[in-house]
Amino acid sequence: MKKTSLNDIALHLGVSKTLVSFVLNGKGKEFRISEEICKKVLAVSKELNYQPNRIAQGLRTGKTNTIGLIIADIANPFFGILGREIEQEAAKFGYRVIFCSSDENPEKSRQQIEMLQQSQVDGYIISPPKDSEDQIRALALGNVPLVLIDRYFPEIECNHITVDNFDAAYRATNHLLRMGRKRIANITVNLDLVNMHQRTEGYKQALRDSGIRVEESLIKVLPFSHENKEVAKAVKDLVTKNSQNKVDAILFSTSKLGINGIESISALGLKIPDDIAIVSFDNPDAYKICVSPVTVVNQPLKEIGKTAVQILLGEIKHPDNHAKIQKVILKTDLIIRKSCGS
Amino acid sequence: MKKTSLNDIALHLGVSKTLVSFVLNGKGKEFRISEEICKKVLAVSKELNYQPNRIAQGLRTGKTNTIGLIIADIANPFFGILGREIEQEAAKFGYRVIFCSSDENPEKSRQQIEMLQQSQVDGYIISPPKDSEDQIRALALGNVPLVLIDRYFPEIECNHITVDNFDAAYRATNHLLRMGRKRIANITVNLDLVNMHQRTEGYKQALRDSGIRVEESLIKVLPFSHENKEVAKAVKDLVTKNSQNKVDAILFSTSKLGINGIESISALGLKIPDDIAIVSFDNPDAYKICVSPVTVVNQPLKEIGKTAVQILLGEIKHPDNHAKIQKVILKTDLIIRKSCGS
DNA sequence: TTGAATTACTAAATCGTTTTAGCAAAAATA
DNA sequence: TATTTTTGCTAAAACGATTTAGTAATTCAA
Repeated sequence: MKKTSLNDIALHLGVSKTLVSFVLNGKGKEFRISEEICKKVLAVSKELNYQPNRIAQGLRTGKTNTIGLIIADIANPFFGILGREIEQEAAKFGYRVIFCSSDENPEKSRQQIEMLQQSQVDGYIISPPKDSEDQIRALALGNVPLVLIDRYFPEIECNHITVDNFDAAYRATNHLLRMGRKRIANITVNLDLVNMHQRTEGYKQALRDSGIRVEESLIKVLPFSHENKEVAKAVKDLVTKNSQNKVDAILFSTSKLGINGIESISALGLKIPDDIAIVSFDNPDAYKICVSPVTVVNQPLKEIGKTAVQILLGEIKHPDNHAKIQKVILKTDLIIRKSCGS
Repeated sequence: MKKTSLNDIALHLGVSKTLVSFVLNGKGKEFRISEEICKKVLAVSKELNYQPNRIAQGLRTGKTNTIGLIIADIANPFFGILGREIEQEAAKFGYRVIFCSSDENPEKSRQQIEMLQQSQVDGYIISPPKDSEDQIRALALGNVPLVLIDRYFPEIECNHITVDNFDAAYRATNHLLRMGRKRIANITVNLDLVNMHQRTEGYKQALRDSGIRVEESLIKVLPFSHENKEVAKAVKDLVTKNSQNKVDAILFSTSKLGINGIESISALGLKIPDDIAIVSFDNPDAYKICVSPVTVVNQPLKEIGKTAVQILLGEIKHPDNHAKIQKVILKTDLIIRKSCGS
């Protein structure tokens, strides 16, 4: 029950495996293999159910037709949708994807990059965790194509696809202001990542442009591995009546924060949008069916994934493009629902 | 800038690559390589940043340390969480995972299985779509380990991990009955899959055991690729006042159905649980923050994933176990929230 | 009719490992 | 001292493909 190899077909027909290889790679014409033999090879290869050994091919050609993907957590629908799109677009061109969840942990991502290197992947799509600059720099200097998604490191010259986070947060905050909110908080994570940083900067700028002073105490920065409790604590500080930080609106920088936040707000017996208005980044199902459906900054996840694969494959196929770095910044859209009042 | 190979290290030290291979595989003792040389090899391998070429290893040893995963859709949090667990457990033992989303499409899954075969994966974890019996049977007869998850085909002898869907649906339905509901509907998909079939059977049995006649018109079976509209239509038929199918509770067999269902119910201006009670399979975030948090059948996703990997790796390491088929059926738990009244 | 060109193929090297078989020198034994 | 055993290592085959360089047989041109 061993798998059939090129050689098996060759022996079966009394020809060389060179010939078989030529024919099966569609190079029969090019190498002047007779029609007759071509047909026989094809027939026998079908008869013996020949499946090329991609590992052997990979060793010989140096191309594995595999790309390595590192994201924070495939269980998070944000990355799930992104991963799905990447898998799908890659499959279109005959590429497989090895998925890795880094949990925003640079040590894990280091190990994963090493593993992917050893696996001889043809390219990387990475959403790099904080403190992984060195790994990314090293990769970017190598000669294997690399595309960063969702975030990047400003000081590293490297392809990346992101959204205009500043603009998105600016518009989201502005929306809250237009809806009459005066005191707006921002709950966020990990300010060391550019994307999060830009969100908070956009929020601040919107306030300033409306002549509102930015109060640092209204910006709650939670550790990445935040528990429900921590969000609850932050929310509590921002919404309780006699807190001096009492606000009338919150901008959540991620949906994980937002979902936990809504839970906390409900638990405190407060109503959205009457007691507090909210806007959140990302657009999970949860926001469509909760008490008041949430106004969100929707990211073009499919486009991010698709573009990342296209740029990556472009570079894989034309390594000479390697010098041309592509920095793509996509637009988000603000989906207005009921969580900011009307 | 070429990668360093075993041979590079060998040349660098003036020894054979055989020796280098022995040392780096920790077989220095076994093959009586002198301490001194061992140290040098290790040092040079570190100095040249040697990374083993897993492709070459794979070709030589026939083991790629890679497992192939086929699920319906990685963007669906149900499979996202499952996939995450599988990735994590596999990584613990040095295995990589190639992810494939089949969209419940047997033609896609066929292609994906073929791709994974060519990639020489060491084992498969598959959530097989309907009409993929032949593919699965063929795989099961081969000598590459295989574990099915979430569903299986009763007529195919093969490892599988599922939950007790019959029991889960039975208990969920019973809960609705205990909460005083008299007329209970079931909205489901794809009855051809055992898991879905068992859910509906559990639902029916619970009704019968309570002396309630099963009405086929209250069981709505939607196509897999159901749109929001179709769910809306089913819901509408079940909840509108003068419909002869008017019910006071619905059991949703998947969370995708449930989420769409809740949206439809809200759109009709009805209140959960006052106008209609609901229970759903699966436990997405959405159910925690919606108008009335939803009572759910929670599946032990982490355990399913972990067990699947353990059984698979067990078989990979001890191919003699191949004959011993493992059928694991895990328990679900019913998480009671507010959607059934109190 | 000879030399060149074309046709239809094949041998062998190669990719980077692992692993079997074996070899020379030193040490131990008789 | 001669033989055996042990020590410390290496050569070479193998995995399954691709690809370069070539070759024998035929056809063509002059």
